Amino acid sequence: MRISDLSEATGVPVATVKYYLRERLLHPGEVVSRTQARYDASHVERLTLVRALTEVGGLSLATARRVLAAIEEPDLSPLDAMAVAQRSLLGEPDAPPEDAGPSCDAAGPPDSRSRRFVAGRGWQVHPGDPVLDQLDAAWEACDRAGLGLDEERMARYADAAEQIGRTDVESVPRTSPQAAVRQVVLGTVLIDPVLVALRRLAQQHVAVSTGSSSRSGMLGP
Amino acid sequence: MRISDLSEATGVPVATVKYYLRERLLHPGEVVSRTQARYDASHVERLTLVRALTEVGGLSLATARRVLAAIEEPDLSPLDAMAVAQRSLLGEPDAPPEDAGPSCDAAGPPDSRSRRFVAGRGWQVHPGDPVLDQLDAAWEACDRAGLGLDEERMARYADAAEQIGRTDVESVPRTSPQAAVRQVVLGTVLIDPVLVALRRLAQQHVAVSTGSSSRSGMLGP
DNA sequence: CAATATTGGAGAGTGATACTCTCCAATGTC
DNA sequence: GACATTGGAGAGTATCACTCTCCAATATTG
Repeated sequence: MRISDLSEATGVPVATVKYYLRERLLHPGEVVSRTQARYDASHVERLTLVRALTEVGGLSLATARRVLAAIEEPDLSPLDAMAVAQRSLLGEPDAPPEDAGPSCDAAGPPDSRSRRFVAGRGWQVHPGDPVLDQLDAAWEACDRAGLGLDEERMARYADAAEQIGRTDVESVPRTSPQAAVRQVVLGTVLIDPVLVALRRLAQQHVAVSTGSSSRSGMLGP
Repeated sequence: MRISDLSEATGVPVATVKYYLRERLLHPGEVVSRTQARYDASHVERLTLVRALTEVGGLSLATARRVLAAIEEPDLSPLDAMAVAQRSLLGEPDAPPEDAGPSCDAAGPPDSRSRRFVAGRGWQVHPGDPVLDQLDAAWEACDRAGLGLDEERMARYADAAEQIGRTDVESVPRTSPQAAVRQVVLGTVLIDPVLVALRRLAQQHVAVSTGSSSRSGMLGP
């Protein structure tokens, strides 16, 4: 398989494939001569994955590279892989510039609303986990925006999240560790957009079926 | 309140405030003289909101502008506002370049897996809604990536999403239409990161408490 | 009232990201 | 043997979100 075939098989322009090769998002093909390298199914798969992570998952190329590296790491338990994936994802959405929070003195606040909330639910998570900081930031942003996101509503969301988390974990294949890691990492990234879409649709359904609309129906598409 | 006070009150640099004014993300202050304009609480609020939408919600400035416009639209029912918000959000995450799908012939596929799935659940959503296309794209990406996202797993996610959607809709204030629209639109954008974080934490909790780890514990933070 | 600071406005510059284009000689293909 | 393709590298492009520089016209302060 030549580079043009690879391009055709995936729908990614040749120039972009070359760029990905340069940026080490795609492993080099087997060099046949100075002007030819052979690509195979592994390249097609990888390329598809890169596009899925960036286009659907919304990751930057740098983040996608980290996530792919986590998948290919050979000696990693699924739990560790999940940690790596979650950490990789946090590298990019925002560089929290410690703006208005009066509690951000030390590098890691030992106690915060999120930590208390999570502990109160009996969830066992690492107290130093950056996801907790992310939750703090998001929760505070909701407060500042005037959304009434109180503990009760949070608890309902957490119930739903727990259900989702259970489904996530249950669907991890127990065949090979490799497959498990793959599922965990990709599931973390690629299922998010699915859940976001489902939430939007559920909102519509609930709003329509309970007659919350004050006057008109949906706007035409 | 001068521009420097506004800057100080929000933590946003003066140059950036000027930029937002130029880009119409912030309404102009009351002009007092040729070199002075007065800003008030509404500017502080708006600026805070812009930062929340972009930093926490991950929106581009263009999308944030559309979302804010939806909030300020006076004659809009909450349902319509939700539609506007959802539509605004779709403008940017990906410009679906109709790559590998063999089913993308007409502009809007009249029937798709997502549409069938949603219909099968009895959810009432507009069949032309772009969120359905988003769901199709995300679902297909999961398939291509080899995640076994079958209908059963989807059904569980949909159950959780319905719970979330119910909570969303229930928490819409019934006081003024303005407040309702605000809650709906901001809730759509700002609660997403909260849910993502909760999902990550729930995954960890479930994984730890069911002992899915094969060897080691969590990596240190 | 004079020295100094700040403002609005506009334009240009910056750095990051993700490509896309151009060239080239070496090779492959018909 | 003519023509197309390839790998490799560099440079160019477009978008985004700022950030910087300038300026003369005010404001503020001593």
